[in-house]
Amino acid sequence: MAVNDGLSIGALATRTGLAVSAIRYYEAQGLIKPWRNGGGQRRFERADLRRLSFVMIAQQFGFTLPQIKEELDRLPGGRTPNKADWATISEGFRAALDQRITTLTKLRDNLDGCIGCGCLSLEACALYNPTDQARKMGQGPRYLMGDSPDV
Amino acid sequence: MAVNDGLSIGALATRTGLAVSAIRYYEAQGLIKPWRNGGGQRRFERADLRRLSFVMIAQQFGFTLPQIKEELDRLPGGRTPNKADWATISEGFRAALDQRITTLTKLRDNLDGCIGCGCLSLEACALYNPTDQARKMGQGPRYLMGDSPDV
DNA sequence: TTAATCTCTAAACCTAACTTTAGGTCAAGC
DNA sequence: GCTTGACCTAAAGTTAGGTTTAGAGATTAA
Repeated sequence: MAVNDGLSIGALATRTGLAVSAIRYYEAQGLIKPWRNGGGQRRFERADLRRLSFVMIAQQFGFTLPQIKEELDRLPGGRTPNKADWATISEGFRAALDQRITTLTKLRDNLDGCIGCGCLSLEACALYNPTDQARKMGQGPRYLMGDSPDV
Repeated sequence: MAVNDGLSIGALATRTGLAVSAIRYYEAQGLIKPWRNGGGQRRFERADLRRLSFVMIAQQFGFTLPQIKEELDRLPGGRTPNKADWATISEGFRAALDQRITTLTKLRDNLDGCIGCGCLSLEACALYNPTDQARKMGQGPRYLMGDSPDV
């Protein structure tokens, strides 16, 4: 086997700790683009190890696969991404993380007020409709604790 | 209609902003236990408004329905829960939130170091296997950025 | 060269948290 | 008394992020 034949899917799985099926799934989602050898088997570049690790870290941060793909698509096309490229897209994490921490902290502070009064109730309760991106959009208005219009 | 006939599922949906189907689903999961009227239709107590709002808030905090049920099951059985009862189970939120904020903050601090070096790479990278409960357990070891055993 | 591995595709299956659909019943207003 | 809208159940469908299975072909080590 020549030096630069690339990595098999199994090798990639071993190196990343991902299941082979997961790697195929990521390819189907457009996160990685292996080429095929003469026998039709996938062959990967070493840079794909980094792409996959990026995927795994981003998932821990709560990003969805489409979001992660969007980030990865910003990597340079013609060449192997270098450290500076990775550093650049990592900074996107920073902003997202900051936002989540801020949101949760606000939520906690609100909760502290609520525990004091024990109400968890709309008029007085800041837990109403917190600006949390975690819940998916498009579900319509929600009135918490049933205190609107009356209880 | 007599004064204490209870609320219909539609009324509950309007008050909470939940879909009727969601409320039925929550009943199926044991989160609420309406009684039935003569015609077999569900009738709810006003306290169920609070239960449902609790469910919605807890979900924003990232709790699963079984976890939420566990909390709700700790409410007093024989009487309508009062403010003190709600305050007690709300305190469980506080601990969970604190934990999540701590985890995310750690993650962010690690990321800050990583952005500096641009590596996102295992040996030096604290992003490896952070103690984040968000990812479900039992998926085996994962080696991030493919830097182990070599790249 | 042959057996043991690895890999291939397509399709079905999985969980959580619901929604939608189908077919039928109940309640309320005129 | 009838019509309309709310409600009922059971089962199937939905999304994300995969895993599992089945049957067939490719690679590799001895």
